[in-house]
Amino acid sequence: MTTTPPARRFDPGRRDRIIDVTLDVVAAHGVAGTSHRKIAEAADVPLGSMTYHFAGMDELLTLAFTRLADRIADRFDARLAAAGDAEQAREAVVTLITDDLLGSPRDMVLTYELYTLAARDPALREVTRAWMARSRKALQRHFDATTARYLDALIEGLALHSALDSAPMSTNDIRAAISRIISV
Amino acid sequence: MTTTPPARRFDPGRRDRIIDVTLDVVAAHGVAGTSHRKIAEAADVPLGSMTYHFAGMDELLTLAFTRLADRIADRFDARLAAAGDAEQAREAVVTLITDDLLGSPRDMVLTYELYTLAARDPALREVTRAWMARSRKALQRHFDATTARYLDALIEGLALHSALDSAPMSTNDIRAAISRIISV
Amino acid sequence: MTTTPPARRFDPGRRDRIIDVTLDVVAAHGVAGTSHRKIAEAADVPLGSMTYHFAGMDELLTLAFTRLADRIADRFDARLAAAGDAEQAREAVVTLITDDLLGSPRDMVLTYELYTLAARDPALREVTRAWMARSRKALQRHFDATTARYLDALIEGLALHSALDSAPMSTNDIRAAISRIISV
Amino acid sequence: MTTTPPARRFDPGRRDRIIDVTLDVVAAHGVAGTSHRKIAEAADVPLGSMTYHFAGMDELLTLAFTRLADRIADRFDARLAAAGDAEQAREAVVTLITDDLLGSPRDMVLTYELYTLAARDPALREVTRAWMARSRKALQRHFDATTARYLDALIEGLALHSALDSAPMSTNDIRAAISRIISV
DNA sequence: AATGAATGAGTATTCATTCAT
DNA sequence: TATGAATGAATACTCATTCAT
Repeated sequence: MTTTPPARRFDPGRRDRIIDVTLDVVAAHGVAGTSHRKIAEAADVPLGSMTYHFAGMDELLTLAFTRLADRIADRFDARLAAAGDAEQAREAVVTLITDDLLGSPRDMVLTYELYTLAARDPALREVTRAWMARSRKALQRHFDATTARYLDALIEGLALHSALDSAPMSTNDIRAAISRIISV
Repeated sequence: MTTTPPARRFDPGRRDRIIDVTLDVVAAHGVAGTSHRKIAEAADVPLGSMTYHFAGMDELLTLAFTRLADRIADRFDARLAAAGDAEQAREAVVTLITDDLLGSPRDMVLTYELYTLAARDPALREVTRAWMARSRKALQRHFDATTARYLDALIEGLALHSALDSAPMSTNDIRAAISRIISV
Repeated sequence: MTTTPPARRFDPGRRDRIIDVTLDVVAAHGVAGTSHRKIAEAADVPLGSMTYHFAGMDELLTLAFTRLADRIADRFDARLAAAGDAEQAREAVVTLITDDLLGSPRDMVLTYELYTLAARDPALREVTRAWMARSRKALQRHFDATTARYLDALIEGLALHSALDSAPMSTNDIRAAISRIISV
Repeated sequence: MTTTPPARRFDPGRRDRIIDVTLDVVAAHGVAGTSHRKIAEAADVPLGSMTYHFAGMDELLTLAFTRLADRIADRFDARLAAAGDAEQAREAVVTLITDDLLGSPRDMVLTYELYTLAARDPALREVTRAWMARSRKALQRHFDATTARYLDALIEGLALHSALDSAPMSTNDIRAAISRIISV
């Protein structure tokens, strides 16, 4: 029998770590299966620490999904910022779907969890709204506002159908679909 | 002393009713907030009846979401079957998005709940897969297979972005986006 | 190591027992210190049984205090019913205070717990109201309505001051105070 | 990044303020619902300050209720000191009940919370004992010791029954009841 | 001298499932 | 065949108190 190590710990960044770990737990068990207990265990933090740092599960989920949205939007932005012309932009979008979105089942799952919450909770709908606004703004580096909006929707649909259908669409199909939307 | 009213023993269609009511409960509380108790109460059925009729929550959800997908796919199919030519078909798709999908927040919410489950559970991914196959087949009454697939994805994206963004897209925008995808 | 006895028990009257035991726990720890856990343990009942039988602590306390009030009112009633004339009635009241009220510290404590709750919660104020109505009705067997009301208040005050003051009033003092109120 | 406003370090009278605020919290939530956290928040004081200034909740409650009793007794005293003769004293007592006691539901609630604690805790019973001694002493300005004691009990009973019964007694009834007790 | 962060024990309540009837 | 009562595990959350700073 070993004695429990002295529980009191100097642990800066704990709050931050909890937020990150929350996404791991949601990715693994879904929002439906997420609990303070599971998060606390995964973050190696006492259970009481959870409600000390966060008002409740809602606040925690909002913080966590905000972080998810920011991270994905950053990458989205970076890809498009790196594109030099319209054709490179189109390729950036293709890569974005095939590599970034479809390439990370974890983010995919988390994204749908977020959408499900957002469909019900205005606080989380604000997260999706801000995210979509950033996406469109990034697309407007290369496309007009209308096209950006259509394209943003198409990207969403292509990713979703590739994820939940039997087989993902081919890169060529994705490129072709996108070409149809962005060609005047 | 009043006695409890005799629980109804003769209750044909109980199983069916439970399945329907399950969607109501999920719509109201989310999968995360759905429980045997809530469903039993909403269906006016004894709690013990739940595990008597269904192996568990998973089975029940699968049955319920299958029913949801069938119902929405039926409507989708009917709209496109009624279209006489390509232009009518395009309008059918527009109406489908603006009226059927965006017009029913309940179905919207349920759909995303389903997607979230499907992203994790193969049994439910089979439900979304079959649904998408039906959609594409319906679209193929009027469009070639490739276009049907692109269009199906676009429909999804347009509905989702209209639902989770700040404001829904205008009917004209939806029509314009669709036109881009279906025009050769 | 002995194994836990098979938990499932045939236990009719369990609901009743819980209500009774609740008063014991309140008497011992105060409403402030009363919890489902303590009651469950005292009643030898699993914790889950508490919220199975009662909607919440409020319902349980209301049931328990209703029972307390009924029991004390019964005794009150019996004492006065047994009195043959006005003088016997006066003596009955004296005995009631010295023996019944002051003689049972447990009931005294419980009574004040009830008053404290009733001062805040209308549901429990209804309990005190009904109790007081019964007391006055019992007194009206021997005294006019006005006297009954004054006397009822005096009884309360004498009991309370005897309980919370340094020393209880003497029986003679109690008799003398009562005599002043009931003498025309 | 906004920084938390600097907690006020210079805060004379903090201890005093905490004691006063404690009564507010007890009035609002009952002793059962009172916690260091709620008091600290209401007093705008860091939580750690609570156990720094006071040994525990018991000490804090004793201090707070002592203050309550003193305040009510002061008013009681003042009313009777202002009365010039026996008749004015009687009227003072009537006013005391109708205006001071029944006129302040907050004090009423707090008084019963105190009684409930006093019924169990000797430290708080000393508070009620001293309070009652002061009341009787004030009454003895105008009435003999025996009458003062009876009258004190009657006042208590009249206030309590007016508060917890369906309707408060009329001023005339209160005056009549008092007259019976003080008339030789 | 004072406090913000921390924690383990405790709170009410909900739950899926079991099983005697 | 069907169910109401039951229960232990789990849930989110609150709490008084401790203590490094």
